[in-house]
Formats: sequence, C-alpha cells, structure tokens
Amino acid sequence: MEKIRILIAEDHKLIRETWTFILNNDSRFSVVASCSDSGEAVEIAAVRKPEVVLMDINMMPLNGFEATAKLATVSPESKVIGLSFYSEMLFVKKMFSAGAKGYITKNSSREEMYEAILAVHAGGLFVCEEIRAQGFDITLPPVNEPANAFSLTNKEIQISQCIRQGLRSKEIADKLNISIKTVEAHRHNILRKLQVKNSISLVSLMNSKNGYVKYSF
Amino acid sequence: MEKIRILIAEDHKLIRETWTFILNNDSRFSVVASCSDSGEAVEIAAVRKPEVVLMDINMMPLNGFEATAKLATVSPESKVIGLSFYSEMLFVKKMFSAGAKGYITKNSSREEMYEAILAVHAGGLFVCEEIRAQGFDITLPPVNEPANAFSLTNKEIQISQCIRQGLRSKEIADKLNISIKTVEAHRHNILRKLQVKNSISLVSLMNSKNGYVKYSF
DNA sequence: GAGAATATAAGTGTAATCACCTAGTAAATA
DNA sequence: TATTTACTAGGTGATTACACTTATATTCTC
Repeated sequence: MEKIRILIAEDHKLIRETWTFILNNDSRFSVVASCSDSGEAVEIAAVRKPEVVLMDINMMPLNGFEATAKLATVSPESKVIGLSFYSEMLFVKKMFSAGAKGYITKNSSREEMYEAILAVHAGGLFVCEEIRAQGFDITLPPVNEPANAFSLTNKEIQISQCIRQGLRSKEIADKLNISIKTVEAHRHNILRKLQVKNSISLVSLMNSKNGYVKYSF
Repeated sequence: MEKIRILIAEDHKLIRETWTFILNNDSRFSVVASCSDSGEAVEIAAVRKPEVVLMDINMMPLNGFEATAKLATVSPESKVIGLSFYSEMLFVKKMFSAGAKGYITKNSSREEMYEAILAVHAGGLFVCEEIRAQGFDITLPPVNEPANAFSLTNKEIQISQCIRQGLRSKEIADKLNISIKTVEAHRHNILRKLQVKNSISLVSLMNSKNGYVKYSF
C-alpha cells in the first residue's frame, strides 16, 4: 500500500512540525514537504505533485483562497483540504468555490484529520463535524450568493484583515506595495459598504462571528 | 527514569490532541490530562499535581494569567509553560509575573517545546528563541513594572468599553458628562498601560474571547 | 499628615482617519 | 462593442486620534 503523499502549508512552525510528526508517524501517510506560506505551497505543489494539501487559511484567508485556485491549475491532481480556527461559513464556501475538496477546523479531532485526508484522496469531499452541525451540506451545488452592497471585493477583504491586525494605512500600503491613497480609497469603500462609521466599528463587526459572516463578503 | 507528568490546557481540540499524541509518543513524557479551558486546568492540577502544565493563553490571555497565578497556590509544584501565537512582551512579562516558568510561541520548533518542558521540570526558566531575539533576558530579575502598569481603573474600563462600541472621544465625553480632554487623557493611559499602539489593537485585545473587562486586567 | 493613586481638564503639536472628488487602466460581462 | 466592476492613485479639507506636559481636587493608604 502506497503512502498518501501530503504537503502541509501552515504558518506556525510548532503546529507544522507536530502535524508533520504525527502524519509521518502513521503508516498510511507521508509528508513530502511543508511550508509557512500558501503562495509557496503552490510552487511546491507544481513540482512535487502531492496527493493531498493541508492548507491553513487562518491568518490570511484571501491568500488561501487564491492559492487554492492556483493550485488547482498547476497541480489538478492535488486535493486541497482547508484548515482554519474558525468555522465561518463564508470561508468554507469560498474554499470550496476555489476548488478545495475538504475543510476542517482546529476544533476537529485528530481522527477527523485522518478521515479528511483519506476521503479526499479517494476522490470524495469532506467537511468536519463542527461545520456539518452548522448546516453545511456538501452534497448541495455551490450557491451563487447575490452580489449586494454588503459584499467586499478580494482587495477589500485583504485590507480589512490588515486593519483588523491594527496596521495603519501607511503600513498596509508598504505591505501590499500599493499607494497609501489606494489604501485610503479601499478603507473608505469598506466603511461605506458595511455601513460602519469608523475602523473600530469595522473591527468589532469582524470580530463578532455572526456579523463577520453576514456582512463581510 | 520516571516520565514527566504533563497537563495540557489548549482550547483547540486538534492542537490539543496532536500535542498529546507526540508527547505521549516520547518516552520522556506522559500527558496525564488535557482540557480546553484554563480555569478547568486549575481544578485538574489541584488533584493530579502534574509536574509541567502547558498553558495556551492565545484566545483568553487574561484567563491564562489568572489561572497561572491560582495554579501556583493550589499546586505550587507544577511548573507552568505559557504558550501563545504571539510574542507580545506584555503577555510574556505578565505570565512570568503570574508565576510561569517558561514561555514559548507557536513559531517555536518541536524541539524547543521539549527543551522547555525539560528545563522547567529541572527547576529552570525557559523562553523560546523568538522571544529571546526580542531582547527578553530570563536571567534578569523580574522588572518591577510600576504597580498598576497592566491594571485599568474603573473609569478606564468604562471608557475602553465605549471605545469598543465605536464611540468617538467627543461622544464618550457627552455620554459620561466629562470633558473631551479627560477622555483623551484616559485613552492615552489605556494604550500606555496595555502597551498597544492604537485603539484598533485595543479592541482586538478586548475581543480576544472573554475580553478583559471581567477581569479588570 | 505625607504620599500615592485617581479623576479631572487645560494647552500644543503631530499624525492618522475619513469624506469626497476626479481619473486612468485592466478585466470581466452584457 | 459598450458597459460595468475592480484596482489604482492623486488632491483637498475636516475631523479625530495620539503624544506629551502641566495642574487641581479628591480619596485612599501607609
């Protein structure tokens, strides 16, 4: 029996190393590579062609979405499993839209991670118990959410994540290599779309689970 | 050689289970219990008297601080190692003030976690490479921060709650019937005490799960 | 009573946010 | 092809936040 070849993309070294350890410790799995960045994961996947990719999207969900979509083109045989701390539906839906075959949260059990890997490797789809409990039905076709005034663009999502981290416009501009005026334009549009009066309210909205799901994307 | 008896307090099941697995997989360690809540960790420690406690303080730092302090009274023989995603000095200092013997971040390596457990079990102190790189010197005696450097007064708590709601200084002043300059003075003191750079970071800190108001920081 | 902590609030100045405007390019869509 | 949307980025001006200083009255504690 061939071992399932796995790539791990997870930004926290300790988590990455422990997962690598326990998966390599299991005769069914073999971690062929690991990295801390989702973009790097795409490059590695293009060369190593792992059968399963564990993609953490916690800190930079947008990068995770993009990377998943890119990965599907450079290595369509690799099945991506999304991993995050939260079970926000929009993240789950976005990941499946991007081509992911599975999604588990960090409240899943260790056995569920094994199950997920085996399921997607066998050509199936998998979501963890926590997300199923929230009514996510993997058998239903992806719903086309209507675009409305409350939906943010990818750039706006990315910038709102930066705002949430306490970054200033100047710092965001440097980080994303765009003009501070562009950042300010996006900020203004974000506040307008979500109908909040300032960045503090935006962060409060993002941090309130229901609010984030309901309004952010 | 007796195995080192370990208690794990970590709110994410997947992380908790993987750590339990790899530690139990090592002949030097034995995980005697694990829990998802720092308060529960105190109760367990009082009975099981673990030699080392891995205390995740990521999502609920304040609970983690209090639990560490309580743990030192109900089970002084247990050495606490703080664990978090971030290497914020405030958290590190707070944890050592509360009686922790070690601190590692989730950017540490797996070996560093082992080292930390062995070090505190042997009666020493330990901080991970990432925190040492930021200039934290464990050999120095604990700096006596000005008495209430980390504790907010009632007024400051009241005002920080208003900030959280997205209220501006002017609005807070009107609501509390005080001068806007007084509000600004309080805001400045709040940011200084909690060592955050702006109100957004303050709100993020407050919104980290149970918030801080309950525990008056 | 002396000292410390708290709450109050003024001044001064710098930096950041926010509102509103215009406007070009590129990509997707009708 | 024409239109829309997203992303870019400049200008202007008002408002707000933040840093730092000084100062007074009160309250609590040593």
